[in-house]
Amino acid sequence: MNTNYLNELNERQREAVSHINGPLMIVAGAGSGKTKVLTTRIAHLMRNGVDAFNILALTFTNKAAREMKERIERILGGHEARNLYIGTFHSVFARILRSEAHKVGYPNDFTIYDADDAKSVVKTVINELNLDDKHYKPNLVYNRISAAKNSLMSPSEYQHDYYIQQEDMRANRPMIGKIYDLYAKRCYKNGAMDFDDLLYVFYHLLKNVPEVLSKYQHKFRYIMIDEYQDTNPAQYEIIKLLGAVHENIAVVGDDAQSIYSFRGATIQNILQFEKDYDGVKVVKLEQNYRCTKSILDVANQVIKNNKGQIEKELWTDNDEGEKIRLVRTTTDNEEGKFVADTIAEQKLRNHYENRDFVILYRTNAQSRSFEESLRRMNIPYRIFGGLSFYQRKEIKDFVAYLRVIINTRDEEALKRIINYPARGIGKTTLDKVTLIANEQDITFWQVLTSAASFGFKSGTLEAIDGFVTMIQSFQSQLAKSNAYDVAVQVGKSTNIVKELFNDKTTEGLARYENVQELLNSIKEFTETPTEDGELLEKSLGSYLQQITLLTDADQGTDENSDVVKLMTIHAAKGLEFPVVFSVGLEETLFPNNMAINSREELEEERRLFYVAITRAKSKLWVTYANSRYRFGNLVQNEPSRFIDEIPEKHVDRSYAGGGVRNMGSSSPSWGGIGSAARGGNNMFDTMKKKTPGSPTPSSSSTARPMPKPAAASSNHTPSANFTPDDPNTMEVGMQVEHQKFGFGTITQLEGAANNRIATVNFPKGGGDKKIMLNYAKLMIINK
DNA sequence: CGGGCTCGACTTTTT
DNA sequence: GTCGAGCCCG
Repeated sequence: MNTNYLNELNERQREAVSHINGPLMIVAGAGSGKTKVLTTRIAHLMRNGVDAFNILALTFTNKAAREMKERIERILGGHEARNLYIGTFHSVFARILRSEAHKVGYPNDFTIYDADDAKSVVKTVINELNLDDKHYKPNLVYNRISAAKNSLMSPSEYQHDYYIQQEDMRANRPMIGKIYDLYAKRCYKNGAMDFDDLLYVFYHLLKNVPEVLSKYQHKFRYIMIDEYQDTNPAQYEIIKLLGAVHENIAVVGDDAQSIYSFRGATIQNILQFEKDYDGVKVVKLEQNYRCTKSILDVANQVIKNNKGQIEKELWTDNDEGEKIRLVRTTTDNEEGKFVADTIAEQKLRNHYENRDFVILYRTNAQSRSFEESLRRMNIPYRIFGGLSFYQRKEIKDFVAYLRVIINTRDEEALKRIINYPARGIGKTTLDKVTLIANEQDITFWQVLTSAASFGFKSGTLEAIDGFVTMIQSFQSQLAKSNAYDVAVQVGKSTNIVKELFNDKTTEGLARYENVQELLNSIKEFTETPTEDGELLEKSLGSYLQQITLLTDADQGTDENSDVVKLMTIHAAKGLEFPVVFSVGLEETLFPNNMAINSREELEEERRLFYVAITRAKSKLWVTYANSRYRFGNLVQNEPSRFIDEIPEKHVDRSYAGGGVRNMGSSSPSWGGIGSAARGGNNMFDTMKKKTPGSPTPSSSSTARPMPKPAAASSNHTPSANFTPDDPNTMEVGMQVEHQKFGFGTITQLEGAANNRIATVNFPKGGGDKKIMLNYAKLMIINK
C-alpha cells in the first residue's frame, strides 16, 4: 500500500482526510480535489482499522462511483477495496431492496420502471380515470408525483396538503392527488418501483422494519456522501436514519454548484448540515487546482451575485492564463460555425486534440448547429445526453420479454410485447383484458393465464395461449440455464432477431446490431465473475435492474476516443476540459425563460453558469447569437445578463463583431486545412460508442436519420442548388422556388419579422398558397 | 393490422 | 424544425 498518501495533500485536504469519527462537512470548491479527498479518506479509514464492509459511499452517478472505486484501488490494491459499498443512491438502495423488499410487500425481483415506463403508467391511470390527457399531461403529472415522493409525501398526504391542493386547484388540475394514489397502487400491483420509489420505499423499509434499520445502521458505520448539495429530502432522511447510531457522516459538497433543485434537490441540506448534527467538523477546500487565475476570478465574480452562500474564497496557484473570449455571432448557425472553426484553428495552432474540447449548452436542442458545423469540418464529436442504449425502442421491446419472464406482474412490459411481433392480439383484446383485470382486481397476466374462462373468441384464445405458453417455457428454461441462453431463445422463438435481420434498411440494420449488442452484453454479464461473490448478482433479474440504472453518460466513458464532446452544462458537472465553449449566453435561453420567475430560480441558473465556467482548465470561450431558431421560429435575443457579470478586465472581445464576418462563408484557410488533414474518415469515431462492459450501439445519438423520401404529394423536384433565403429579404413580386410546390410568385406578405406569412402563386403547384416563412423555406429565383 | 399522414409539444433531468 | 403519438383508411 502506498503509505505516502497523506503527503500528497494540502493542509486543508489532510485535515479532512484525517478526521475519522463524528460528522464532517467538506465544502469543496470547484476543482479543489474533492474526489481525491474522498477516496484518500476512505483509504485512510481502512488504514486505521475500519473494515471495508463498514464503509458506505454514495454518489449521484455511476461514473463518479466507478471513478472512486478505481482511485481507491490504486491506493489500496483491488482486493482490499472490493468489500466497500460504493455506488449511486439508487443502485445501492436497489441492491439492498433486492434482498429486503418482501418485508414491505414488494417482490424481491421487483422491476424498476424508468421514466418512460413511469409516464406510461401515469398515462394509463389518467385515461382510466376518464381524464383528458391533453389537460392532465402525463409529463407534468409525473413530475408532481416525483416531487411528492422526493419529499416523502404519500398519496394521502398529498391529497390532504392544503398548499398542494391550492396549487393544483389553481392550475385546474385537482385530480393529480387521485392520479398519484392510483399510480402508486398500480406500480405496487405490478411489482414495480420507479426511480423515486428506490428512495421512497427504501426509506419506509428503514422506518418501518426496525431489524432492517438496525442491520444497516451497524453495517454502515462510516457513511460518505458526494455532491451533498444535490440531495433531496428523501435522501436526507435516509442518511439521517442510517447514520443515527454512529453519526460518522461525511458530506462533501459545494453550494455554488447546486443545480438540481428542479429535481427535488434542496440546497438547504448543505446549508443546514452544521445545525443538524452536534460538533460538526467543517473543512473548506478553497485551493483550486484546475483553472487559470482569470477563469477562476471570472467564476468567483459571477457567483458573488448570488445571496446566501457558504462563505468561501477560491484561489489558485496556477498561471494567470488568457482572457475569456466573448464572441457574438449573428445567428445560431454562425455560432456553430464559429466554434467548429475555432476548434480547428486551436488544434493546429496549439496542438490540441479533439478530446480537449467541450461545447456546453443550456438545452439539448442547441446541439444541432454545432453538429452540423463539426460534421462539415470533419471533426469527430460525440453528443452526451441522448437516448441511452437501453431506451431505444428495439432494446426496450426485447428487454420487455426478459422483464415479463422475471416478473409477470410487470404490466408495462407485458403490454409492450403481447403483440410484438404481431400475433393477433389487438387493441380490442387488450382493452378487454384490462377491463377484466380491473374488475376482478387481478393482474393482467392472471387474466391471460385463465383466458378460457373469460369468453374470448377461439382465435384470440389460441393466440393468448400461445403467448402464455411461450413465456412459461422461457421461465422454465431459466430455471435450468443462464440468462444469456434464455435471451438467445427469446430472440429465436419470437422471430425478433430474424425479422430485424431481414430488414435491410439502414435503420433496420442498426436495430439488428443493437439487439446483437444487447445479447453480447447479457453474455458478458453472465460470464464475468462476480466481484463480491453474491449469487443473486448474476441472475437475469439483477441484470435487468442494473441496466435500468445505467444512463447514456455511463456508456460514453471511453476516455480513449478522441472526439469533441457536446453536452448540457448539467451533464458536465464533475468534469474538466482544457478548452470550454460555453454557448448560447442569451436572455430567455440562459438564463432560461422558465427559470427567471423567482430569485431562487435565477440563482440556480447563475450557478449553472458558474459550473460551466469552472469546467475550463485553460481556455474559455463564451458565445451568444443575435438571433436563433427556437421551435421553428426565428427569435431575437438580448445578450445574457450573466455576460455583464464577467469582469471587463478578463474579457477579450476582439473576436466579436468583426469576428463574425471572418467566420462567414469565406472561412479562414486554416479551417479547411484542419478539416481535410485531420478529420479524414475519423467520422466513424463518432458513430461508435465503445465502453468495456457495456454494449456498443452502432447508431449512436450522433447518427442522423436518413433523409426522408419526398412526400407522395410532391410533384416538384427541388433544384440541386436549393438553398432557402432569409424570410426577411422576401418582397412582393419576387419569383421564388418552394421545395414541394415548385416555382411561384409572391403576391402578398403579412406578419412581423418572425411570423412572416407569404402568399405565393404556384402555377404548377396548385395556385395560391400561404407559406409560413419560418417553416417552409423559399429560395429567391428572381427579384 | 399497419402505413401514412396530421397534429401538437417542445428546460434542465445524476437515477 | 423535429419527433412522436394517435388517428384514419385501405
